[in-house]
This record gives sequence, C-alpha cells and structure tokens, in this order.
Amino acid sequence: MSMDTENGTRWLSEEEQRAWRAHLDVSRLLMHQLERDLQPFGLTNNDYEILVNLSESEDHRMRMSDLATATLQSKSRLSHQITRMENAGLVRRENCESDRRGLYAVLTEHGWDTMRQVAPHHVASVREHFIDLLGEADLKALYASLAPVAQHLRSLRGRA
Amino acid sequence: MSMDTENGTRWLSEEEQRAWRAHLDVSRLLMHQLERDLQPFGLTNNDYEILVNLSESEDHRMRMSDLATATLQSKSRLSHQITRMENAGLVRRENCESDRRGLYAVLTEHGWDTMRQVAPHHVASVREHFIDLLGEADLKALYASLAPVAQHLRSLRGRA
DNA sequence: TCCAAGTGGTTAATCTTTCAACTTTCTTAG
DNA sequence: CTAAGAAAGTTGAAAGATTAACCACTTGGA
Repeated sequence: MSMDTENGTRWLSEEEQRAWRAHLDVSRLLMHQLERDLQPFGLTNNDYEILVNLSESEDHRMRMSDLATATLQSKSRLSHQITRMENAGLVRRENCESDRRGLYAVLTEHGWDTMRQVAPHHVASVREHFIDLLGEADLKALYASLAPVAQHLRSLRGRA
Repeated sequence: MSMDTENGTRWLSEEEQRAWRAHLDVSRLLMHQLERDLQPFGLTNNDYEILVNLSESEDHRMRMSDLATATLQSKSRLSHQITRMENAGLVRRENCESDRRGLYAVLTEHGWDTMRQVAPHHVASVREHFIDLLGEADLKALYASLAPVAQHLRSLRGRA
C-alpha cells in the first residue's frame, strides 16, 4: 500500500493529476463556450437553466425555494436573478395561496417562446462541444463514474 | 441512422442527458465544496490556482499574460485579481527587463509559505470529494474521454 | 391560546467579474 | 526610419454574486 507521502500528504499521481486537470479544464471551458453560444439570444447560462426548470414544471411555475435548490443557487442570488428576468419579461412572480410567505416564479408567454426558440440551438451547442465528442461507451462510463460523486457532494450540501 | 428529430433538432437521449447532467452537477458542486474547504485559510479557488501556477514556475514568477492564459481568465480579471492578492501580501508585481510593457507576478515569501501550508489540505479535499471516489479505471477512462474535449474547446478559445 | 423557533423571501452593502476605453511599448511593412 | 497596427497591461463603470441583516408568515409545542 504505497503512501506517496512526504510529511504524510498523499499527493496526486501523474495519472490522477491528468484526470483532475482534464475535468477542471473541460468544466470551465465548456461553460464559457455555452455562454458564448447563448449570447446571440441575449441569455446567460443562468437564465437558460431557469427557463429549462420552469418549462419542465407543472403549469410552468415553481416556488422560489425549489427553484433555488434545483439550480444550486442561494435564495438571495435567485431573487436577484428572477428580478432581472422579470425586467426582461421572461418570468413573473405570483404569490402562493396556500402559503402567504411564498412566491412562484412563472414563465411568461415571452419566456416560453424564448425557450422554444433557443432550446434547439443550445442542444446543438451541447452536442457540438461535448456529447458528440464522446462515444456511447464514454458516456456510459462517465455517468457511472460521476453519479456517485454528485451524490456524495449533494449530501454535503446541507452543511455543518 | 436515427435522428431523434422533431423539426430537425437532435434532442439528447436519456443516456446523453444523464451523462451531461452528471458532469454539470459535479463540476458545480465540486467547485463549491473546494471553495468551502479553502475558506478557513482565507483563500478562494482563484487565489489558490494562481498560487499553484506561480509556485510551479521558474523563480516563482510569471508574466501576466501567461498567467491569464494558464488560468483561463481575461487580462482584466487577472489584473484585478492580482491587485487584491498584492494587497493581501501574497504576490507582488515586478517589471520585465526584456519587454518594458510587461510585468511579472511574483510570489512573495508569505505567498510561498501560504502555499506550502495550504496545499496538503487542498489535495486532501480533491481526493475526498473526487479522486478517491473513482477507481483507477475510471480515472483512465475519464482522462481519455475528456482530454479531446478540452483540446477541442481550447482550439475554439482564440475566438471568431 | 400564545409565543418561540423556523421558513420563505427580500434588501442593502460589499466584493468580484465583465466590458469598453486607454496608455505604453513593440513589431513590421514600406 | 517611420508610421500603422498589434500586444501587454491597467482602469473605471456597470453588472452580477455574496453576506448578513431583516420582515412576514407558519408551525409546534406548553
């Protein structure tokens, strides 16, 4: 059982380094590229993700908290974000009958139209820069590897 | 040759979606977690990455542009970032003899000490939340899959 | 019933990132 | 040798993100 140790630290092996850096680089470069591909439509990655979530929800609406959780943002950040999108006419806030503290973020007509127009381009972008560069076996393996990692990280999310 | 098409768009299959979302989730959750693990040392991921780059460079120094390229940041962002780190005493700017437009970012004593203190914790963090959750085969496969993607994306980086 | 603690969400202040404009120095075509 | 353009870097303002404090409503006991 090797320790690769000097003062007790297990540094990364060559191979581990390479995998780690590849993941890091891809994740940053990819976000950057997707952002650029959305730019012509006047949307950011963040905008788009929210549109997706609302589009896929019952009645095109979601409680602010749920949306925050789904998109991994803080309440505060989401609140600002929704304000901007509201100003852009993509969503509107609506209050919640059953819990008067609560609010829904609701897709507007314009938001829905935008979504329908942009989605195909976005998918194409994801394909071009990621999915289509991987074989089917790669995709399977990738998912199998990363799903547990995501699981682990999500469990840590609720904090200590 | 399936097209999975409706109006010509090749939507993602179940399997593709899953892989894609896994990658997305891991990359965001992971950055978030690493950031949190650096917090006790008063560093951000950004700070840390710059310290790493400088630490690994000849003479603990790097030209601003090279550092910007290496860390995938804009010149402007790096400039601000270095200013902050300069105020924190981690780096200093030094001008370049051979090209009088140029500047070096140089690690200070304090920057180097900080690096030596923090690195072991950071590596532990990377292991705990990523590397050690993957088998050796996973790591190999991951690298093999992602390296070409990174390559592709880097080639697009120089802009249109 | 009442109130203490918890939830849902916003707001203001602060920090970071982006965008566009600018200065200085270098390079190169003529 | 010189002028035009490119490269290196900075700057200030505007946009976005984070933090902490806050208000309004709910809930779960005593």
